[in-house]
Amino acid sequence: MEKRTPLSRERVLRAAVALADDAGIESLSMRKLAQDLGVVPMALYKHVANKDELLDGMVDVVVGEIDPPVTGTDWKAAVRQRILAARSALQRHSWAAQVIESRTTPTPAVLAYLNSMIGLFREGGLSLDLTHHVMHAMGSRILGFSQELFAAAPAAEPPPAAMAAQLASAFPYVAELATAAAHTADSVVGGGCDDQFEFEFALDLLLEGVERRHRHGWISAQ
Amino acid sequence: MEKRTPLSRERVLRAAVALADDAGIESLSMRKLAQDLGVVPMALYKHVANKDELLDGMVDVVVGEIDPPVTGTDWKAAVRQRILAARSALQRHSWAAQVIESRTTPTPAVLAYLNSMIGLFREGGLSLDLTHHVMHAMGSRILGFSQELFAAAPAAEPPPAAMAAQLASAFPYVAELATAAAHTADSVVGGGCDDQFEFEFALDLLLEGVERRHRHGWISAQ
DNA sequence: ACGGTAGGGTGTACGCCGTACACCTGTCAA
DNA sequence: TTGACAGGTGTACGGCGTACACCCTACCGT
Repeated sequence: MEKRTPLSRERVLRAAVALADDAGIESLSMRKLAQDLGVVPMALYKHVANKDELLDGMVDVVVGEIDPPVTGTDWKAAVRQRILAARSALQRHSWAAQVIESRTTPTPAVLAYLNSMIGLFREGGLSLDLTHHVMHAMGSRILGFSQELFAAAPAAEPPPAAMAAQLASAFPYVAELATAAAHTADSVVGGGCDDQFEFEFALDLLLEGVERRHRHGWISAQ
Repeated sequence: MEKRTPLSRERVLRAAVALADDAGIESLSMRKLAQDLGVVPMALYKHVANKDELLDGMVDVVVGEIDPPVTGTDWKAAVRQRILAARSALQRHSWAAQVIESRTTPTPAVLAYLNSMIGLFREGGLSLDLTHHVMHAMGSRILGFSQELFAAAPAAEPPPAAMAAQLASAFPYVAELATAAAHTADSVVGGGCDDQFEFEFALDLLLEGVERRHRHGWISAQ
């Protein structure tokens, strides 16, 4: 009987991330996690206070994977690049966006990230006022994800033809848009949109508006 | 012993909405709901298939409260107004945004809403292409809520002064922004931002960008 | 008048969850 | 040697969603 390497907060968090990565966040429970670590459930509580703190720790792991900001460019390019870096970190952990949304208080690691993001705007010369509202306007996009309406199951199979026709006549605009999107996608069947394109489209829309306001010396009417 | 009015899907949904409204979504359970209705938990399952379907139904109730679109204005004003109508419906039910985010498939009522929103853009003359990307870009803002990063507990009391100073030096930009926001708010203590202002700021940023692209005949490079 | 059927409320039970609390055991400092 | 303490264990509690068998009542065609 070999002796296991002892638990540690570090090991617990990494195991939790791994479990969520390949079994999905919905099947991450203290009991399953303990089992993965070859340990009894209550052992975890010597390293994390409770499940909420575990989730906070997992977010910190993901945020820690975000590449640092680039230097030597204008603020807009720097912000754009950092946000895309965050996005790519989040995409390595499909559960992350959902978990981040569920947290109510930022951890220090997240605060540090936000701090550096605010810094990019401020050092780019944006007013405190404008920076403030921009941070709100970007919302979760700052962390690299957009809250799509109905993220839709990954492989939402199309409804049977009969019902599809009925839906199309009830919601003609939706149908028009959906079929157009399906045609331009790589495969006609995988009625998919190009997530990356949509994300950058929205991001650029926002950054462009911010830049215009900045150039025009925008001041909130508050 | 008087006889109760019998259950119905309608009555179940309304009771669920009422319960979530004043006890919070986290304390909405099939058991509590049944208790409110003076009935045994399993009775509910004769009217809703399971808890997910219950939540879908609750979303439909909220969506049903959104005022219809105004007519006789340009698309931008119509969209703006409808979105603000959605926002005011959502605000009457503080749990709604969170629940909507958690759904994976739109209900017919939501599809109808999205359909009419797409219609506003299309009838305003926007191309199918642009409309598509715009719908993505607006994301959940179309339904009247923005996913703020860390919605923060309603009354997040400030940290003790000692720690506040430490935080401020570790995250100077966050601190600068937070104190400025606290000062301009109605009350200095309630470190609040004007949610409505932030929402409209972001909404206008987006709509303005959309209008510019529309006027310039923007076509996706896809 | 009567048996059958079906809709809707009931009771019990299962397997999951997070975690409180008492306990044990090995390590190391004094 | 002792004793404190960090860390793993076992048991148990109260919650959850919901499967399944049951029963009661109202209504139907005969």
